[in-house]
Amino acid sequence: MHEISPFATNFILHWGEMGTKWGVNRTVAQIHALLFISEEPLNAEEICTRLGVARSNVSNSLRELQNWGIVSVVHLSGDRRDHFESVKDVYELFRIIVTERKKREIDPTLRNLRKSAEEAGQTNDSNDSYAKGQLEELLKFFEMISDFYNQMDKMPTKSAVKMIGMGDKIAKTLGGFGK
Amino acid sequence: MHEISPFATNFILHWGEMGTKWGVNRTVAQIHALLFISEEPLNAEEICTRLGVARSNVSNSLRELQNWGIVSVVHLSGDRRDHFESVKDVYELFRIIVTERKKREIDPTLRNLRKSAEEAGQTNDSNDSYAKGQLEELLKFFEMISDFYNQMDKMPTKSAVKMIGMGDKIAKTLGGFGK
DNA sequence: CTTAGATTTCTGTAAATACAGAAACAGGAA
DNA sequence: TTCCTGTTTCTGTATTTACAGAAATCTAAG
Repeated sequence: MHEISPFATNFILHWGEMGTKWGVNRTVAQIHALLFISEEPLNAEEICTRLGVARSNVSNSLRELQNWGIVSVVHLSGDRRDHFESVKDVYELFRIIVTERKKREIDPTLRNLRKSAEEAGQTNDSNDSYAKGQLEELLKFFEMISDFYNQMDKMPTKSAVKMIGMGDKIAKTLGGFGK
Repeated sequence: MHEISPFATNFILHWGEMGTKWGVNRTVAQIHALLFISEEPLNAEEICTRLGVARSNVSNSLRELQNWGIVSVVHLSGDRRDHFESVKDVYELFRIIVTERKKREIDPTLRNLRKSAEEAGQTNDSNDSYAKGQLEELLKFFEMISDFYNQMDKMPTKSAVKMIGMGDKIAKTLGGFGK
């Protein structure tokens, strides 16, 4: 096992900072960064010493990463300890994260808006009509986004990448029709 | 001015909760929700009483919403007070939020990865090669995402919507080529 | 069954964030 | 100028979140 080189340290610290903006805590993001750039799986103790955080913190953070589905346990022959490794393919990683974020950040609102829409359908208080209209628009939008995510998820990675990479071409084609 | 109906209250509270998951604080999200479903612009005092939060909190939250670019000040004739209104079109709202989030959540990492890539290019320590490769992959990916966002931003809203709505069709077309 | 290694859960503290209320600061009208 | 109305900034407190270290639990080997 070798020391962490400066550029790796820089990356780990930066990823940790950004993690907080992405809704995961610093340690969780740092551990993920470390595993992502590490060729071999690491055990918890190694992660502790390399990042200088408490054992318990590492344990909890690893669990969270496993819940996200981007880190998994592996066992090395002749070693009782759990070792951890990250999903290494960037696209796969992205796909998992997007799906998970949809689950946490979109789906609850979708459910809530659907419920609201139902309830709003019952009463017919005219001075709420504007609010109702807005919520309907929002609901339609969230349905659309949700469908889009689901499509992306079904696509083979390569296609999804192609689609994203071809954003400009598609835009041009569609642009002809758009207002 | 009328009372807030139950479904509106429900929406405002829910939006506030979700806000925390989206990286904005509860009050900020609640105010935005209120303005979004309100037909007329509201002044700060009204927002206070409707949401039951402190005046200062409203003031700061409104500033944040203005920084995001999704709320703006308007003046009503014969009233000295500032009134606030939200962007009302859902798609426009989405576009602004996405652009802003890119600025905060993607661009810093893009810059950092570029810098790292440069520095990593200098040294040629062979036992870092794996880490370097991973960072290169990550950089390529972030560049791609960034380009995609930029394309979306240049597209007229209708085209962007169409593209998202047509996710499945495009997927099918591309699917033929994908692995 | 016991022991050593490994992991998780518990408990208290520190740090960050959100927030209310008060004070300070406009800027128009008289 | 001096009020008055409206807005922002400041200050302290409460809440939440992150985290270390200790205790408890688990597991496999002997």
